Amino acid sequence: MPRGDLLGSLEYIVLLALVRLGPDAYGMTVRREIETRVGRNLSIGAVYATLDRLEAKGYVSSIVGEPTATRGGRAKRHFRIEVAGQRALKASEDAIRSMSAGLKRRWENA
Amino acid sequence: MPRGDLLGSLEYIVLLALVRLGPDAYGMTVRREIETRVGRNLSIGAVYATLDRLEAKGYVSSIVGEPTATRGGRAKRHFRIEVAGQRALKASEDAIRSMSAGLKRRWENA
DNA sequence: GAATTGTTCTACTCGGCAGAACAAATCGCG
DNA sequence: CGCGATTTGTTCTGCCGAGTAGAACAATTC
Repeated sequence: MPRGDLLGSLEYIVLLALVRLGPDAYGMTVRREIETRVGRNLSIGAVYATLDRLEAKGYVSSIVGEPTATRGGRAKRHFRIEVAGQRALKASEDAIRSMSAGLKRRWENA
Repeated sequence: MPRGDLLGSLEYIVLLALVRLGPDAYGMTVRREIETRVGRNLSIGAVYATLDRLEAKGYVSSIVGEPTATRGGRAKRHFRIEVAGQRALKASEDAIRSMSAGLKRRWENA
């Protein structure tokens, strides 16, 4: 087990997507959200793998909903960020913030 | 080769440490900087592994300097962030920013 | 049965981690 | 004043978890 335990980069992005999507968060929408926002096209397998890992850590939870009455509208597995996940998210944010604090100066002229 | 190619989480932190340390950046100082700033104790192996990977990608470069006349002051391997590395850093920053833009609201009450 | 929306499975590579081993310099004691 | 002890620094070994792509599978409506 790692010591500091920060989030992986995809884990981080996925958690943010969950916050952003709220109740509409499930595999496909998470993927779409990231692709359109970040401009990064990732495989659906990567998304679910990450989601599963986050769930195993207790950072997110999932429940399967009811099928919808639209063509192909099968039951979705909805994901929600848990308290532990929010803590992890903040921890990673803080780590980044503390490393980049007061760097603008050195940063611009290069 | 991955499509979007964002940085790993440690890669990100290490690059920031390089910017922060400037000419004083080498294995031991990078480690110390991260440990004190982020409060995460990581092994020296992890640091060098990351640094080597970043160098292989052309994101950083390294040169070995002269030994110093202090006890145990053997030659250091200095690391410097390259232009490609700065681009990668900005790209990751942007990815995070675009995902977290306008999230404060939803964020606080949970 | 065809098309559509969504999830799971398979197989692989790369990133992250710890700690020991190794290397090169100075210090200190006889 | 020489050679082992100490200090600073890097490389090596081995492992496990994260990330990736794409095919397979499932369930629903047209």
